[in-house]
Amino acid sequence: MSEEKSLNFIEDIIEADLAAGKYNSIVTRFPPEPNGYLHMGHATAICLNFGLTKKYPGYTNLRFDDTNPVTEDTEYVDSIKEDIKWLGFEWKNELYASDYFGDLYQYAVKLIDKNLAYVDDLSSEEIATGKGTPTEPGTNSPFRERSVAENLDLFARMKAGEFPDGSRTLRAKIDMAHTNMLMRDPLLYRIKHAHHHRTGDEWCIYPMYDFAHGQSDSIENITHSICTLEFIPHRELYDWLIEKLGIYPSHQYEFARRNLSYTVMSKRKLLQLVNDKHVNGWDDPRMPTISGMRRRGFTAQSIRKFCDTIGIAKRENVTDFSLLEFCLREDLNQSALRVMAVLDPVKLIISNYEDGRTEELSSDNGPDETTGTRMIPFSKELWIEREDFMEEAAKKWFRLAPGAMVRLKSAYIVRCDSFEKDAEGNVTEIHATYFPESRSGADTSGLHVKGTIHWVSAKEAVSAEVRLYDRLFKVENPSSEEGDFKDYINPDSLSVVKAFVEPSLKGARLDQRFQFLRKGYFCLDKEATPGHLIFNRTVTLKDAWAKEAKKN
RNA sequence: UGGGUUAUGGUGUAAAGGUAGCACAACAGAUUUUGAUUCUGUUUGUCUAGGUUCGAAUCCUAGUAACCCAACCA
Repeated sequence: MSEEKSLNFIEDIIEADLAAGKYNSIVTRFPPEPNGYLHMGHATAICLNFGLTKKYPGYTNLRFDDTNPVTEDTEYVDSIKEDIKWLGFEWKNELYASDYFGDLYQYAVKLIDKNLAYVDDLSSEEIATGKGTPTEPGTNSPFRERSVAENLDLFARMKAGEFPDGSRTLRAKIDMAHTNMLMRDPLLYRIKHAHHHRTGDEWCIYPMYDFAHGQSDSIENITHSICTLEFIPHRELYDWLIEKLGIYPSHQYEFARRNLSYTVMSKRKLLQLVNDKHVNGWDDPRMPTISGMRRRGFTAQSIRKFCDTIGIAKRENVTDFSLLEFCLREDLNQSALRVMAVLDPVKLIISNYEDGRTEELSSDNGPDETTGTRMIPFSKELWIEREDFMEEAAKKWFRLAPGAMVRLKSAYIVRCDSFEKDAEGNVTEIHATYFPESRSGADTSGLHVKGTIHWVSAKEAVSAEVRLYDRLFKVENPSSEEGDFKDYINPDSLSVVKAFVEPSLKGARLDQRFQFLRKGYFCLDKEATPGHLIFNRTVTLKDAWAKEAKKN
């Protein structure tokens, strides 16, 4: 029973902290900014933070980092909560950095009192110039030595709304020559006369990330504050502020963000794809957003498994999309109902089958006996997949060709006798004879065939729109290519076909997952209506024949 | 060219001085009424150069490469 899995470096730290008695239980948080939809990158952070407190005593908060009123909205708050729940996690407290605006203001006053912060009248450009460069020290602002009293007065008036946007800021007084650019008197507060999605017009000064995140962690007694690598330089400031403020010492730890091949994973880029209409919204099934993947048919289980499998570390990485697909197929293989659907239909006519006769045949719903069986109609005229027929059989071809025999899944063995073509050379119909004594489950024919193909009875077939998705980008890492990442969009990432599906699919529900036999895993799309079935292809099946065919 | 972070098969991740392991991918075979699943096997790796040690992915020295930092974004 003891599944031995080695610990990641954060678990190492936590176990050491727990063993040393530093904490009896831990508190983590997932801190999204509500300015966009969650994507696979967030899924890693969610699985990590919530997973840690499933494994160790403690809990995880959901905290919205809503300190920038101009980009944030409650629409995003709602979608984020929905996505986390769907992934299967529960937060202890739903909190907002904006809940702490009052505390944060008092912290700022405290810093001013200790002569560790000052009001600066410099413009944005002047401050940037004064910062220096990574190789040259910055210069002190002429306002750096204002008296505590003056700073207190000015900061109060900033809060009172006496000054326009951008006219003044509050800065920490640290060291303009520090080798860490972030320690060169970082901005703590800026003036923004903007409406906030929760505090409305109560505030016109808003704290910067660095004066909100660590303080919020501290207020919530977060023990392990986990973020991505690019925040490493912030840690020094994070610690400095906590120390000077004398508040609860949360600690920041950083891991490498996860990248996935053939897609992009930044809110900025995803927003561009949406705005430029390369996709149809944030939940387009081609998007690496949680909502897009959910609509595509991914299961929460498969995403959790994937995050668990790739683990966490501190090095640059691009994980193969095929690993995600593996986790997906592994889950779907167990849960998906087997059904038959023909995506590129061509007619198969069984010459020796009685006109007008319909037979109900039993077919398995799943990979084992537990999922039961259902009845499907069989008749003289069937739809079969165009690619299952070749005018001249290739090497190792197990499917239909003149003179060749195949089994029709759950039905009879047939032999192809002839076929017809139209003026353009397209095969229009295929004629075959069937062997009555070869019926599935009661086969006394003694015949053996290597191929089994799927089919749908033409008379009972239901037509459906099927959306076939492929990878969104043509290259593994669009962000690291020359030029604009959008130049590498795969123009064939979506193709829509008109298919014939077996009648049982008329009752398909949104929460069901199907395996269209030999074609892949599919799910009903939310745009489907009772009269118009729409299916999304979640992922194809592995296809050994496609590889074989490529070789020849 | 200042500071910081990271280097293990094609990819992701283990090995806390003691047999370089696991998964994906790839390849080969067996089973199969899904060319799926399942099962078996194979190929491929410690950034480089020195050093310490009986023994180094791990410790030391010197290099090299990649990424991050100069937003009133987070």
